[in-house]
Amino acid sequence: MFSIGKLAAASHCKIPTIRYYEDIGLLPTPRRSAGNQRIYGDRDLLRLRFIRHGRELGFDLKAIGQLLQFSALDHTASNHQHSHQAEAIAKVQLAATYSRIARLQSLAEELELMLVNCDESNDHQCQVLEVLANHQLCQHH
Amino acid sequence: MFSIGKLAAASHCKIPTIRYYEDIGLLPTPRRSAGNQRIYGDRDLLRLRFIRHGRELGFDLKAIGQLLQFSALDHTASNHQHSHQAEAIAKVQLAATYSRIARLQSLAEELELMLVNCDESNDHQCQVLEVLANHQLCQHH
DNA sequence: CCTTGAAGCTCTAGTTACTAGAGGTTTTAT
DNA sequence: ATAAAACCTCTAGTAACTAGAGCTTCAAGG
Repeated sequence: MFSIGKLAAASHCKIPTIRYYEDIGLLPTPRRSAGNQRIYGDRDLLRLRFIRHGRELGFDLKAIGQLLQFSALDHTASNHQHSHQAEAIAKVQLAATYSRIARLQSLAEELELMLVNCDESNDHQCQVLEVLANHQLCQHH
Repeated sequence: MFSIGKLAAASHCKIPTIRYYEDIGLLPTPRRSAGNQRIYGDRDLLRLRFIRHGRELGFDLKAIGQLLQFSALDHTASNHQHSHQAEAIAKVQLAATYSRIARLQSLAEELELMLVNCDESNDHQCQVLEVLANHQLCQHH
């Protein structure tokens, strides 16, 4: 039995975020006390931890909703087909993660180049600004 | 002399985005034709290219606004102090980029681990779901 | 010149995943 | 009983766009 504050503490998720997840249907609507306060169970905590963990791993809420449908937390028996679908979602996420890494690495190299040139050209116009102002000086594309 | 559509094509920036940048003050308010259509000059194109380039490099709009103030595009003479400030902004951005890369790499490893286990445990409960449901199985923190 | 379609206009609101605050009620601890 | 903490709903904001409605202007072709 948890109040929303207790659930928040146990799951490292903020109270308004928990309400948001309920609003968008990611968490089920909980029972209420006589004073209209939400009452959560252990299953809610497990489900919320699943969600937060998925967010930490970069899955968007839609994907997490799908994964939840495949999991035992959504009253659906997990079977072989669902396992493959969850795996597919994770693979998409992994590919997207690598793509982001590559992009960021390219950007880091560009920024490094910009800053190295800054150090070497103390007596000249700022290279950071030069490079931003002139796309030809940029090597990433 | 550019119409907004011409400016958009020349800068690879969408028309509504150009209007958005004007709304938030990142681009100056342009002259208008007798028919109330925006008329842009070469300087506007240079400025917009600067902005887009900064966005590509991951600078947020606030930082870009600051960089623009230091640049010749904002009618301010660039001087030594401004060069240092631009460099400082770029350094912050670089550090943030490396931090994001590290984070994404850690996440990628976790996803890889999840998926490897999936392949090896075809006859068992899906590891993707297992790991998401049980935080203890997760090695990143 | 006229017509039509393309391009432009402002305004409102949506996207994603939260987050903040106002103004109120309930619970808890002293 | 009282005061503070915790809870409630609702509205709106954050960042950086993006979409669409309903209108006007422009340009090209007949």
